[in-house]
Amino acid sequence: MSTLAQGKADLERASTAQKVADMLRERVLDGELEPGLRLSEEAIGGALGVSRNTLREAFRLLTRDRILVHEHSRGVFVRRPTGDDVRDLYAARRVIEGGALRLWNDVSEARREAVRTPVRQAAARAEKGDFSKTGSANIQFHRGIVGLAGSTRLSDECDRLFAELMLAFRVAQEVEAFHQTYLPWNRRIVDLLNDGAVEQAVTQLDEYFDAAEQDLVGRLRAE
Amino acid sequence: MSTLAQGKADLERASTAQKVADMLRERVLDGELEPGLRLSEEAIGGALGVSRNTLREAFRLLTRDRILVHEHSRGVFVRRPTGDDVRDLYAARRVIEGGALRLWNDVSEARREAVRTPVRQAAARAEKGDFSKTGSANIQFHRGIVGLAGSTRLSDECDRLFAELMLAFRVAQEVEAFHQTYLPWNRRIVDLLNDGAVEQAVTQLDEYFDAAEQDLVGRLRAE
DNA sequence: GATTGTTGGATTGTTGAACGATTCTACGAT
DNA sequence: ATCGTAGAATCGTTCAACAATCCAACAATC
Repeated sequence: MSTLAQGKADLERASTAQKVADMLRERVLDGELEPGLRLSEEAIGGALGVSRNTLREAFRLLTRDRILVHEHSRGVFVRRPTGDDVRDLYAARRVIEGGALRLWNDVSEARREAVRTPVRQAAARAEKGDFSKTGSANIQFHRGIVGLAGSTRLSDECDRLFAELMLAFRVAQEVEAFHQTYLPWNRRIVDLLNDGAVEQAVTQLDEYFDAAEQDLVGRLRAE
Repeated sequence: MSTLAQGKADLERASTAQKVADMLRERVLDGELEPGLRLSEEAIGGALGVSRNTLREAFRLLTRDRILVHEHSRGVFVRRPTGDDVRDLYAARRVIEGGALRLWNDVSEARREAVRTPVRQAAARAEKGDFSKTGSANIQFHRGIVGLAGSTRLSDECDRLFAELMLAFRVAQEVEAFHQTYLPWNRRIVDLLNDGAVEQAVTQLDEYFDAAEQDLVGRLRAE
């Protein structure tokens, strides 16, 4: 059954524009294509061997995900989040993740596990001095929180918010070190949740957001 | 200053694809183009006098807004929300609007007014027996609630959620009557907020969502 | 010297046509 | 009645072309 669903998903993923978009997204989030960079239709299209029209379709897809920004008659650029963008992002996260976290006692155990697991794994790795995946673990933790809501639309939107934040980290030159700082916070939140202190967990989360936002905005201002 | 910003906004809206998308969006939300309808590239492009490539770009914009759905090699269709879609939508709204409402005491008076005004106006019109704009008033009320968060990204996402719900109403053949039923609820929520009973207002909002979701899902099931 | 035209080159916006790939429809075979 | 197949319709993608727009460099003016 699972193999059938997988096969169907593969079949549906055929579009060239989609594949081009996926590749570009990876390049951007890896940092190969820096925020602010302009993506020339001719250059990229030539390098990837796709026509301008198809490439423009890929650009649209990434614009939807807020990874690229489109300026009329000027082209598309890798998004370069400003301080105001970061404030907007955290305002959204505060509402969404705070609201989702308050559902803790009403959701299935599986969904709660999706919150605990990333923190547990990151903690285990950190004990061994391995901080390589703390970044994605931190994101997985917050994805888990959003997942408590049980809405694919909400989770998808948050993926976009997270991607945008990754770009902000990059501008602030704080990709990995950033998440590392806030691992203890995640641990504390999980502990509070396990103790049934949901409102306290929400408060901790809010403080985390305050600190993270202030830190990030400060570094962006210095740029 | 405001006129300059306005002028800039006008200038930036030049794209043909954007204009086509705006026209189509209006047609869909007005009900001229029914949910489930397939939009032929050739037919629409011919009628509007734009090329297929440009039209496809417009389709992409509307797909981003969840007004259209794209099926590979089959074309684009006006979205036809299912019961599962409606559940997903309300799960998202519960988290977002509930989370935003809890900010009531921390936001500017202007933002609180944006919540009160639509209810006041709708109530005034209802007294005169005028129910013509209760639909948009209801949406304005909920837009105001989301606006409490102060995040344009969150507000934009909710506009997409609302547009999708409008399509669900249309499938359920409940465009205007629907909102009418829930006007008293909005009133009660505003009263509670004015009394400082924020948590009770959130509870009321949750009950509103429960009732609305159940009603809508029930009608969709009957289809 | 700084600001304001002007010009030419580069890039994007849009169109039209073309062809392979996919889906849909209708017809006929079993 | 079910299944398979041929043909029509439509989409996916590419290419080429031209108009519209932007940009950088240079000239003109104060």
